[in-house]
Amino acid sequence: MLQLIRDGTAVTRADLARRTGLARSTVAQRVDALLAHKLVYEAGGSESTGGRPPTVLAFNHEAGVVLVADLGATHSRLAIADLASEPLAEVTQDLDIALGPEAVLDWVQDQFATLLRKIKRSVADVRGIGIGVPGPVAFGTGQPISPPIMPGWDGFSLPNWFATRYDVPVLVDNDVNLMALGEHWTNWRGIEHLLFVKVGTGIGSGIVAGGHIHRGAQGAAGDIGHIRLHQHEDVICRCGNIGCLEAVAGGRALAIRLTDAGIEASTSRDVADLVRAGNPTATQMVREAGRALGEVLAECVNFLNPSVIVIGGDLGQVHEQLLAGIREVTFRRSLPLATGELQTVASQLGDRAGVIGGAIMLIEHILSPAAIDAQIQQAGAAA
Amino acid sequence: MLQLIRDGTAVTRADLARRTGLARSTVAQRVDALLAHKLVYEAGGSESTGGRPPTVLAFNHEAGVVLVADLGATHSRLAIADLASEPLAEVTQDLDIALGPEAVLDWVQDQFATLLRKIKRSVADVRGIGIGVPGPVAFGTGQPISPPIMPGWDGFSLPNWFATRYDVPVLVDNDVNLMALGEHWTNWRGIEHLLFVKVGTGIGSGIVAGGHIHRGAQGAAGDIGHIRLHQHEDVICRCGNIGCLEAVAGGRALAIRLTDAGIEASTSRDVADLVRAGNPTATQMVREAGRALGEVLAECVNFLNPSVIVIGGDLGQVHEQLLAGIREVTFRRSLPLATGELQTVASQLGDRAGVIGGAIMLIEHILSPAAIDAQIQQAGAAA
DNA sequence: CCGTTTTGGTGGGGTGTCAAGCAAAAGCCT
DNA sequence: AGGCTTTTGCTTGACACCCCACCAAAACGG
Repeated sequence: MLQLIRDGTAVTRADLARRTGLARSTVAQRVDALLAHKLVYEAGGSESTGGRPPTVLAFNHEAGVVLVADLGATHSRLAIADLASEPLAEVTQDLDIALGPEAVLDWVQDQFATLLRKIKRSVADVRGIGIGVPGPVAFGTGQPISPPIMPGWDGFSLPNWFATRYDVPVLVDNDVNLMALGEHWTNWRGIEHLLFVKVGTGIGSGIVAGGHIHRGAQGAAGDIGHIRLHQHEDVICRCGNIGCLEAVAGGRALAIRLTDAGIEASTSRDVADLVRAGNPTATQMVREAGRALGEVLAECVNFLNPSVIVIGGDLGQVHEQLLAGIREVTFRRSLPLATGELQTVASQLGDRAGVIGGAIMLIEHILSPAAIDAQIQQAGAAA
Repeated sequence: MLQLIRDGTAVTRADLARRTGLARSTVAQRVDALLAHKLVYEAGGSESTGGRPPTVLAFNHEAGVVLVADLGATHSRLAIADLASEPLAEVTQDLDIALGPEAVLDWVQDQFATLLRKIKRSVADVRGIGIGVPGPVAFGTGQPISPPIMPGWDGFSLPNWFATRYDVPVLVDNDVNLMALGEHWTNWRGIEHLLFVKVGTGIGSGIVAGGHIHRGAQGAAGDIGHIRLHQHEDVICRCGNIGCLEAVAGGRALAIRLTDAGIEASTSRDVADLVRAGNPTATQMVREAGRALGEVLAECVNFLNPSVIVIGGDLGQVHEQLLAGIREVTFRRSLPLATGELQTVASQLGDRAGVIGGAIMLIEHILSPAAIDAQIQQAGAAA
């Protein structure tokens, strides 16, 4: 209940009373409960303003840790984060998700244990597990649904798999949704509507509408990679259609075209590296990809009317070129009203957006007012 | 609080206790408060199931009325509805919204008074006013924002205008949003994500995401009329761009093309009439418009992943032809996952969707738990 | 006609919140 | 330095709300 106040911007007991409108005595009682649960601690007094100096309360971000895995198509990143979503330990590795759930999750579980030892925390400190996967997910049950690039994962229940190893909540979501959540929570908290676009090997987007992730009916929302572009009827996409955005502006497509032009590149990161190194062909190509992306985003802006567009993913890291192309086309093709207040920016979390978003998803779940109430109830009943 | 239970599916005091999990005594107390406020009434007993027969409670939809105006570009519809959003009296008239707010609202106010007399209700029975306008609206303040087809309305505060005449809440929204709300609440209550598409003179859409209307940052969400189509580079839209959906598949565009072909038609309703009369050229044209619309909707489906698409507006009334074209293209261009459970249907409320949606918007506002609490508090304080 | 069942209504007990008052810890003034 | 003021933290009694238990009423069934 008072949890959010403590997370964010306040404060001391008296401040809490003023902000919430509750009586000071009530606040004191609630704070005591949180102190007893070690969710907050007293961080010493601060300077007085003429009277008794207040006791500053601080959220105890060391009260537990969350395990997060951002599983990509060919590359994965694991992290342990504290309750402030600050990564305490990380590991990344090339890993083909097509190996199937058992093989991948065995490795994940192994690495989690290693990371826990590294930061000298025990399994008892783990408060939850968050997994991001590169495909649609039924969020309620934590099962991937018909993911095109994850053979063997369809309908596999990740919470069930982890249930035998940890007794904590397990949340699974699409990786782009997690990135969107991470950026939104970290840098755009007050913004209601945000669109996060990941430009990596493929292209996908995560939608924040009304302050919450919009997942759609089948968890397939945000799939903009296969929207058809104009004047690209010659490009055939792996989905079978022609002129798809992903087949024109995706990292894989760019790498192939660079290779055709005699420049070695096989992944989206290679393309990004070439741009960073100043390769003119790659730079030109990324800028052109930005224009293609801009055409699609213009439609999304008209449709969704967000306040902010955040560009991330491997190619989002080379933001100058991509953003220039996007802004150029978006402003030309969208309605003035929708673009008037629109900001188009690069991801600030970079390649850690996924794991940070995963941590946030879990922390928000664990520290929701309802969950806190349940914890306190439970402890009270036990005593 | 128990309000929704009464609105929807329950019932009797004992049922309420079972459904809410509250004690029977608590339920009785709350019901008494609602009875005192005449928001519910006892509708006599029903048959017993072996014991004392229960007293059936019913929502008193005659406890007040709401005034609703669905202002179109050239045509307006006013209605008075009871608290079940059932229209009690209606009037429609051709009215150019470009006459400006004072002229239009004077007429609206005049008609409201006439309708009230007609159903023998007084101003004291009015619980709220809902207005739908054909353009973006800042919902919080009830002001149209830069509406392209409403000269003189930009920033005009409708709540302020009505405040001198009625002392009730005044809510203003985009007309398509109201239609979407009406269809959602009436026929698709349990559905979380719905897309309503109005095909009339122009083309617009209303988004229901997570059960609520998504208005976007500037109230401009759902504007799909100016998304660019493929292979229509020859068409110039009034917005200045080329190949806009509205310029290809909108009612005005079809009317112009029919006229060019020697068939008299000036409005979208003329086109719909021709189709209903079996005119082959018009039928063919509407079906082709459906295909164009399908191209755009395929992208929207991929992006938003709704469960239902509802087609309304003047041309939505001739649904067979339009739907056939839409379904044909949507299923071809969207991802299988997103279309697997997707239903595409015609509006069931027809041209009354706007006023019914407006009534629902108001009723939901007036009968929200918070509002009910406030009413009871207020009455308690007065006594 | 009496027990059973289901419902509606009433009173006692418990929990949580509010309001008021008191103690503590500073700053400020003389 | 000492008293006053201010601000904060904490305790106590009162009130409101909700639950539990009991009782009355109204039907059905044997």
